[in-house]
Amino acid sequence: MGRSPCCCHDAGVKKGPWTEEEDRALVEHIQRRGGHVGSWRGLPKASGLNRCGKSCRLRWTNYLRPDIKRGNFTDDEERLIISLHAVLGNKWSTIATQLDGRTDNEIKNYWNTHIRKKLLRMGVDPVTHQQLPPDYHGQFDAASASASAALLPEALLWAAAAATLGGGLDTGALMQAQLLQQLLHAIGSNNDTTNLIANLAAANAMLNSSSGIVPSLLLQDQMNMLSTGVNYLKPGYLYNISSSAEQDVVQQQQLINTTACPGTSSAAGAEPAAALVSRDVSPAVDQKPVVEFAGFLEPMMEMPNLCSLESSDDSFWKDILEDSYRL
DNA sequence: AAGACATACAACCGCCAAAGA
DNA sequence: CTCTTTGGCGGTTGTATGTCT
Repeated sequence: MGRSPCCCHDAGVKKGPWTEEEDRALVEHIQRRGGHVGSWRGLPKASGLNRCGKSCRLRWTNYLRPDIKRGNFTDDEERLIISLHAVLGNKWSTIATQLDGRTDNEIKNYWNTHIRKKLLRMGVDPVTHQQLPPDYHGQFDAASASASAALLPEALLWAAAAATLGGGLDTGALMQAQLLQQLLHAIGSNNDTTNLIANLAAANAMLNSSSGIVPSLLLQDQMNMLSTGVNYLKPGYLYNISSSAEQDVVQQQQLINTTACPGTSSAAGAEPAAALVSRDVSPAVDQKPVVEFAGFLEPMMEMPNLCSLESSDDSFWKDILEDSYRL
């Protein structure tokens, strides 16, 4: 039982950076075969390369493939990566299918070297996409912390819960919040790659079209506080992640500091201001982790799989959508 | 100028699942 | 069914380059 040792372990097989000659040999070999590799394992021998077949495949797919786009990631690409990562996790290959010309390796590297650090600076856990605890002692930038909660889908749920509890239990509103949670849950737990993307698109479209799900439940000043969060699942959301938007966050933070903590130094006011935002969003209850809201909603009602959203014979989701439009 | 440290990215490693014998 | 082979994936490492002191 088991696997045969990979050829990479063979003595004499070259490792390390590829030379131009090796690149040329690999490209010419694949081009001679009309772009079809056949067996990667047999490729090194056939092409005269003293490399492991696995190494050849990686070199081709991550670097030599003609349709690879080089250069810096755009803001749009960055936003897309973050939003896809929020629902897919570290499914880099799946994420890569949504970015033309980008490889999973490139996206993974970009995440680890750029986006991950940026999220940490903003007080967002890059793994869970949830707000880090206020006493987090990592690379946490308190000045951006107040906006981080509003960046997240969970923040929408929390806002919906707060509004619901504040205005009395409303089964319709609760169901909408539950639906929102179900959407996120279904997207996150669905193992089918193709449907995952479809589900994400469906969720985006749904939230984009039905601006009433959460916003209609909130007071205007709460809406202002949550405006960035409302954008989270909309096309073109996550503007706060880009560098220009980070400035907006800082400006917003400064406004909060000056209005909520007059006479307070910016250094001393940073943390309390962050707490103030949370309190404004959830006036009915003290700060509680979002997970408690998730528990409050459960057990969830049985709902059909989101993948059926586009099927013409399934009216369930259409009805839900229409209801949500009316709210 | 030089060493230390940080950053970016290519490449490697080990595991897993699918497919075929 | 079991076993083997293979490709693919995600995590990690190695190295070149840039920046700081």
